[in-house]
Amino acid sequence: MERIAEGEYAVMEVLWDEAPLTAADVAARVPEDRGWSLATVKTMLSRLLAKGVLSHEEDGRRYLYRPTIRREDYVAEESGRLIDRMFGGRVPALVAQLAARDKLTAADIAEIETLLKALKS
Amino acid sequence: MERIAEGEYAVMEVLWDEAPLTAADVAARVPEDRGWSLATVKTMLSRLLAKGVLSHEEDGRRYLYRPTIRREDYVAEESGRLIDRMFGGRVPALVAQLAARDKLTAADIAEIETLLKALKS
DNA sequence: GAAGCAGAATTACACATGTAATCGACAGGG
DNA sequence: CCCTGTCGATTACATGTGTAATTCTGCTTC
Repeated sequence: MERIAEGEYAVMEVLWDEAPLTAADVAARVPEDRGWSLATVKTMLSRLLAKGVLSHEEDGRRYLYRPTIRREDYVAEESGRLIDRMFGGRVPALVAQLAARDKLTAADIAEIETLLKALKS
Repeated sequence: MERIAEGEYAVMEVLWDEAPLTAADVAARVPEDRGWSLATVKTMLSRLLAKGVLSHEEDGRRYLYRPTIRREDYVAEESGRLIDRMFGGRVPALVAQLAARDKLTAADIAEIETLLKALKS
């Protein structure tokens, strides 16, 4: 699967959330703080099309864009990449890292424990 | 903290493992499968110096390079970034993801549970 | 002392990415 | 029917990254 750049990812998020959408709709939904012009969003859309992670269908003289890949799949791939690179593929090492950095609240811990317990059954 | 590119990260790994080292030493220790020439490694070293994540001291007419940032710190930052971007900052969501993808072996689960139990004491 | 070698510094060049502006076609309002 | 606004397509341009080659400079060896 093609790599999706950071900025492009913001566009994908919009379309994973709601699709299909026109370029203008996507632009309207991209987080404000990006400060992107419509032109910029259109560039992103073209590049994502070129990467094959979006498809478009015609709607009059506009296009409606929609993702061709599932968010979970992409997220899984990216997480896997990071875990491989930074933790030698060892998930427990990642969790230990987070723990050492106080990134885990008591609620997080409880939630994860419940989750793991369910896995074992 | 400056962002470190994928390739540059490979150089950092070498120096986190053992420092200080000369450019030639780093080149010798970079994973074979990168297939990098010494020149490429030197470019990486300059860029990392420019980013401030390496420092060098003179040793005769060579340099000895060493990291100025700790591996744990960088890894923590990168993991945080990914968790924020892809899981809305929610660690349990990441774990659920991994679980759903069968990325957790029984041993992993046991290890994580032990880890979490220790945290609560 | 000249020539070559070993290091760093400088330069190169293609592709990715962020961030648009411009161009050409067409549809709808006056 | 023509003008203008709206689309997608094409082009632009700076910076980052992968991957070096070339140059400069000083030590070593004849």
